[in-house]
Amino acid sequence: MKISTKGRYGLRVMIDLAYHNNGDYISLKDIATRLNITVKYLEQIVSPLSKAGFLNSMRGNNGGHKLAKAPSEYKVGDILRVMEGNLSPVECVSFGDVECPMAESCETVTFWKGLDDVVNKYIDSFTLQDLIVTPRTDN
Amino acid sequence: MKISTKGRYGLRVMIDLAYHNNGDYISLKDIATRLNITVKYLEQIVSPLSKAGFLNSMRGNNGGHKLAKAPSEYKVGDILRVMEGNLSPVECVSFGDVECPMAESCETVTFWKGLDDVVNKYIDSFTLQDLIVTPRTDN
DNA sequence: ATTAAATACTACCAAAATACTAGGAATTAT
DNA sequence: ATAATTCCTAGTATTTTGGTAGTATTTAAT
Repeated sequence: MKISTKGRYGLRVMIDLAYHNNGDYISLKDIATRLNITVKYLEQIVSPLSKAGFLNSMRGNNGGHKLAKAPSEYKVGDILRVMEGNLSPVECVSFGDVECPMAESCETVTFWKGLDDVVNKYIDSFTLQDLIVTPRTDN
Repeated sequence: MKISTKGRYGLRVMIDLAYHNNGDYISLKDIATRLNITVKYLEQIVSPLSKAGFLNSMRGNNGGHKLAKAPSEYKVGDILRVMEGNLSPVECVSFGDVECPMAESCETVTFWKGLDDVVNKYIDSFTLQDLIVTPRTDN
């Protein structure tokens, strides 16, 4: 039941971009310095966020990334699902996948489905904006 | 955010024992047949449950395992926590561990803590009894 | 006592997932 | 041109997961 480092960093990157959300493109180099990870690793974290349309990205000199929408428009759940793939606690709960052949006689599937629901409901109840209103000491 | 097979099987074993909760000791051999896994692997699943005091176990001929309490006395959360170790979505949330050095300035820790809370609240809202009231086709 | 049936313990192992590292191509402003 | 940047793909070391296996120990039945 762990969130991977990709999920955690993905969220932190989005938070960082929300903090520095003036119209400019923010380079991975800057983010990397602030979050203390390498640019190369950051590239991999940013890639799915960019492909999901969450970021506007610009190559070349003075290029970088910026949020495609206002921080309040991003549900944290959307970000985590992009980074983690599927958050369902067990495979048989995943939507769109084939249903577990034992589902009929399986006592636990309803339970797991409910867990999936509370998790998604919780993470969807926060927006990026909610995470940056807290007073901070640095950055 | 996945529950491991150990967690899933652990829960299924407990459900199986709840179904066959006549005073007798149930052998792993029987459970293994019903759940379609090997006795050897079952041993490893049962071990932490037994050590946690959830089962009364008996060695030797006619030995086996049985629930130590009534099914309604087991919170599903207790079982999952024994099997999965710690269910907190990120390390810095774990109780008893050292706190993350960035906790002060970290916007996400409150969010993760909240996620941990809703997960634990949900899984603690079910007892083993709740999972076996569903009508079943087999066993 | 012997034996058969069971759990208990410990070690090992292979495959998959995770967390990175690395190289180079493409793009863009200056 | 050049420097700075993203984009794309591949590789790799480590950790975690999902088991297998061997042996010792315990117990009931004969």
